Amino acid sequence: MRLLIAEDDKLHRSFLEGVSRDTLPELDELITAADGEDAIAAFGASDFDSVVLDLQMPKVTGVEVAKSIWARKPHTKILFWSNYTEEAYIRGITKIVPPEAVYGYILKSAPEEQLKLALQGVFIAEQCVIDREVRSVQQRAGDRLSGLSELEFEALVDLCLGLTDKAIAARRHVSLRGAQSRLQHLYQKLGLEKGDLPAGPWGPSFNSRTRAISLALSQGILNADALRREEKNLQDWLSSQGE
Amino acid sequence: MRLLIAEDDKLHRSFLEGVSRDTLPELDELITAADGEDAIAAFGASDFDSVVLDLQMPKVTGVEVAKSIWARKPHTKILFWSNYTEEAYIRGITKIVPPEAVYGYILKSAPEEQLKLALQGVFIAEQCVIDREVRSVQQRAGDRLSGLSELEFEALVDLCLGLTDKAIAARRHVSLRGAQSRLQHLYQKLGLEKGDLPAGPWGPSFNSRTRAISLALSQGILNADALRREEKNLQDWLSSQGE
DNA sequence: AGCAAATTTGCGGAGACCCGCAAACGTGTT
DNA sequence: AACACGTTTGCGGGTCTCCGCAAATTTGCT
Repeated sequence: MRLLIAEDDKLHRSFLEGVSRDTLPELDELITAADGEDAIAAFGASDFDSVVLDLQMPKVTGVEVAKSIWARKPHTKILFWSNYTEEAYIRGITKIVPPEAVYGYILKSAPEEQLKLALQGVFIAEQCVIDREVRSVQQRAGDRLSGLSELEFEALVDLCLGLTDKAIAARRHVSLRGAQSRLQHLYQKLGLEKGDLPAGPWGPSFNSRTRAISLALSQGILNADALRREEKNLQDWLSSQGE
Repeated sequence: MRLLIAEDDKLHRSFLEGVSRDTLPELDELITAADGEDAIAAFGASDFDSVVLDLQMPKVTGVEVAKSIWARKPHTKILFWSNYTEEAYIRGITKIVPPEAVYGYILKSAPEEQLKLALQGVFIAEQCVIDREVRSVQQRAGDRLSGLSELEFEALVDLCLGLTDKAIAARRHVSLRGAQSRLQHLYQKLGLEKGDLPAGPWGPSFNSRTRAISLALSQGILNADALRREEKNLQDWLSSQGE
């Protein structure tokens, strides 16, 4: 068994390394990487069947690392080890996990015992181990009523990137009104009712467009990291339009 | 010497505790807290002259803890120990540090040696120890040209909370046009030039209002935590208006 | 005091946005 | 086929936003 660990925080990395050595008797080799780029490079340089990924890393996100890994070897077992249950990450993961892959998702705040169980569960027993909290977010995202549909999520991303209605329409290949329609549905789902706030004598308190961003951020549906990532996609699209 | 350590991450907390014991020979007592609330409670319950604070903590931010501490005992020595150099935090700190206080700011990514020096520097030698990276952000924020003025920063906060121009005007006691003017200056400072992006044939790509938020987030001027905090202030103000 | 820079304000118009109403679709279910 | 549900689209009007121009005001510094 050959294990790759990618984690930027020094302490967490060495802690994880120690626990892995104690918990996985069949361990033949263990390599660590301090950021996403290194992780991808290391994975290409050697032959791993198991990987532990922190999600929040400099340069390249854990999600992107996973995508690159699974694209090359879909049967690689991956355990995600992260601080938060950001919906953006969870969405990203469930979208890229291949059907045959074994993976797990555990929080750093979990007790050491749970980490050990997850390591053994995913890498030895080959079962999917998903933290309870993460699971609940995952379900909520999949639920049509409380969660956002994929289309609405796209709209949210574009909105947060600062695009205009027209630009959203162009990017997603719908009419102007279509884009606006998606936005309206989004507003509703986020809990942005028109008469929600008792507008004072100085008019309505909230601008729907910006308030939506605020709500999405505070609800953890998006975060600054996810935005930076999407910004890249946007730039790619923009330059492809310029041709 | 009596030291209080506030840090939510288990590993970092025990690591910091160990280093402190090794580095500070005059240490009489050491108490740890796992979140902001606990930290404030602990500080009230005993008598500390030195505090180490993580900035990103559940419930109550390190900045708020510092505010509460300095409000009671302005001569308390505080060392901030954080992951990032978020401008929002740095702004918050420089705004609340009393003239007589000794404090330091060091990053978690710094080598252990630097942490030791910072501990000794702040708590024993009573000098201000500010990490080089942090210092540069601090200066940029204070600079009138590249940084945002206090007024523009306020506007940014209101903008990110989702307020309308009218609401911003009311909240900040200026005319509607005044609020808009602040926003325009803000747009400029953030690098949002009108012809910046070669608007495609489908019109201007960016909505200034939302694009400004996007830029502020990706530049780390604001973060989700800061927003959640400001949201509280906003709610207070809103309810005070209702009366 | 005196000057320069920053900030605020009014006016006004072009454009963007929000959204109710109503009519097509598409997909999957019964 | 008939039906429900989600999504898309056009239209139209009311509102909000953006911003150039110009003048009044405040602030900071010498």
